Amino acid sequence: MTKIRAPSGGGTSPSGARAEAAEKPVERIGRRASSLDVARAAGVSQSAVSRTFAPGAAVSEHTRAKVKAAAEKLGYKPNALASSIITKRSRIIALVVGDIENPTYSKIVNLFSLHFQARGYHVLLFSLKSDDNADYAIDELLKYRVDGVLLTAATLSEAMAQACARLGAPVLLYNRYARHSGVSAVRVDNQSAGASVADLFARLGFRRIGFVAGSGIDETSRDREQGFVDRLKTLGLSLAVRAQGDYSFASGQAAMHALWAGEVRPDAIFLASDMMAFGAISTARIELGLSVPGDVSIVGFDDLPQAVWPVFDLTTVRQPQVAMTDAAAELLLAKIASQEQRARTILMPGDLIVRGSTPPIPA
Amino acid sequence: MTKIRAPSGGGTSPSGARAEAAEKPVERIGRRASSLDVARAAGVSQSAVSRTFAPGAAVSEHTRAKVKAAAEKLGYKPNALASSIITKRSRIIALVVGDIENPTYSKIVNLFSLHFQARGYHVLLFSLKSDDNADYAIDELLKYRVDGVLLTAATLSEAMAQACARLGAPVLLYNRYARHSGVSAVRVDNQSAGASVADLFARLGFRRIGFVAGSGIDETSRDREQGFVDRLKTLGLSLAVRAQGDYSFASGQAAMHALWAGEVRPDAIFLASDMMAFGAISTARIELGLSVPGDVSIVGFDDLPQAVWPVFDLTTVRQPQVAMTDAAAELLLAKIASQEQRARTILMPGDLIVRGSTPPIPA
DNA sequence: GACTAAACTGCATATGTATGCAACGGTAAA
DNA sequence: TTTACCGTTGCATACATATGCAGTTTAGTC
Repeated sequence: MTKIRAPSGGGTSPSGARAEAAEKPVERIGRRASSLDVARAAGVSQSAVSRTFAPGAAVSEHTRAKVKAAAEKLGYKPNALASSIITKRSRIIALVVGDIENPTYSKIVNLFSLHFQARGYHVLLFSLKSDDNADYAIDELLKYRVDGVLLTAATLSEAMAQACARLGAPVLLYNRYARHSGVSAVRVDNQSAGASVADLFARLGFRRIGFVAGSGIDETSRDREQGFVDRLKTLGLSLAVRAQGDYSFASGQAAMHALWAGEVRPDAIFLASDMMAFGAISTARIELGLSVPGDVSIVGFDDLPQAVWPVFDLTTVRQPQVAMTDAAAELLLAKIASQEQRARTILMPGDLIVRGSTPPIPA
Repeated sequence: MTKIRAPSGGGTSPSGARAEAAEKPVERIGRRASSLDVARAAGVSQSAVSRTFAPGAAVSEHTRAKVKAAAEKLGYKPNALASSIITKRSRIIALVVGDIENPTYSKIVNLFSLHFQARGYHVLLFSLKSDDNADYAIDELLKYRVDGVLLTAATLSEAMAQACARLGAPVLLYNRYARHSGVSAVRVDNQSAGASVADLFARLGFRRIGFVAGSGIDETSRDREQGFVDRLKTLGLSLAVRAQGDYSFASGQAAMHALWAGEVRPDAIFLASDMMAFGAISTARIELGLSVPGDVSIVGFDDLPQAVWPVFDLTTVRQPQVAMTDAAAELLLAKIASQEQRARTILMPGDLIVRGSTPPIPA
């Protein structure tokens, strides 16, 4: 790989960045207008202003119009922070994300964000570095009096789960296991999904079956494997080879190399993530010169957008993201509304999407 | 594509979701402890509590210890919302994102989020549906008294730019053009980057050169094209063919088909995004049976993680994301700290990353 | 026109925290 | 011992809004 620095215009300022001409400054208001300012301007009480902007409050059309006009002129927007103090509702949801660069999670962030916005809530984002645990974020978000907490791809310590429950912030785990009291969860049914891949392999007549785990520790990969292996056993089959990855493309490449170098070369491999499956297909075709699915069949998990790319055309298990995020958001909002504290776990079924990285299913 | 529903355990609840057993409820505190509660418990004044949690305030070690102990016992966390009202600093940054599912932007979101967290700020996320403009989000975020606004991949109306400036919320545009007064911007130098691709093509001796635009309207694609075409002209070359895409994989596929079906078949194509370049390579290799770079060279823009995948091995222009987001975040924080209203635009140079989708550079 | 009910309005107070100010105590200097 | 000073502390108030309550206006009915 060669790296060439692109020519950059002037290059006088530090780090090669170039600053363009400044523009004329804009006059600034000394202080943001308050409801009292608007009240005075409109010749009404502060209460009237408050009620004008509170949905469903008792104000006449006449005063409402006066208030709106004055507010418009002063550039007044209700202060959501001040209002939150009194109502004890911030309409803020904390979204704690482990690895937003993972396409699966960035999609989730988007879906949650849109869903909550549509319901009048806003998302306060907490990104964790991969090796962090969530405790610091939890501590921080509690200061902002968030109405609810969505944890995805992060581990929650028992202490913090208790803290949230005690302090009244409902917590929902997304695709994580709720091991703590008072914490609900929504996740895909990894075991059943794993089993459905076993069914597919059986139907296609594979005998030397491989699995590549995504992580040695998390339950997600473990459940996919367990559902897969258990169903294989039920069908009179067994796992011939196994490798350990870390959900990444590179680890999929490495796993493919390792499995192909082993004594038993698999005729079908189930990998715990699409990313790893992409790596495996890439290595199989380009580096090992194999045909997929001619020499080896590949199945992934997630159904990332890239799965439909002709270079992969990957058979995979689709997580019903929209349904799952909708269910999670609504469950959280329901807990917020009802102060319901009972913990629930909702399992959503995955869909097996059969594409060209496995042979056609015999009729 | 066949779609098979995975078997899902019981399936008694609606939509096939399964709910697991409920757990024991956790006892809830009636009310979150306030600084006054802590003060009473510690036998000090409310001021002392406030000062204990304010960095750099005058409190003796003795009272600080008493307060900390009481706070711990009551589960007290300072209310950041209440504090924001007084200090007029919410320590919240609004991040307005157009399309977070686009990997470029999800990376940006992560980088901003981490950067601001490290500086004691938090990110309030506003996702826009692709066809929205940012006005609704701006209106909403002003209610939360955010300290600053980061707009990425969204258009800002003149009215809202004025509103933000008047109301004192510094606005920064990321990879967008600041056409409004009082609004700063950080973006990659698209023109110079386009020129560097022209340089590369000239050095490699290409004669039938193509360009695929990402959008008919936005300046990003237009600048890349202009810098590219202008430099070609300087080098005695010219654009032979051109197609119009929309930054997506599918539009890259379509563009490749269109260009190859045309009268002049290009020997090198520069596409305004990696996504389109992936589509073009995919179509060239798999559908048209071409060799890349043997029959046609492909260059993209962004340097997405997938660019290094062996199936693509894409020559592309890297946006210095980390440097750009760092610069943007610091510029915004500086504006917040100084109340500086002068608008600046910072251009960052892109790096041409030469990989295997173009032939080796002759020595 | 009188009466009743409903709709509306403003007053007063509450929310949880920051901070200027004055008071207090102790130490060091004179 | 007096004075000055600094480090602490608490009081009182401010921040911007929501809301119960009582008073006032309006509409509705006879």
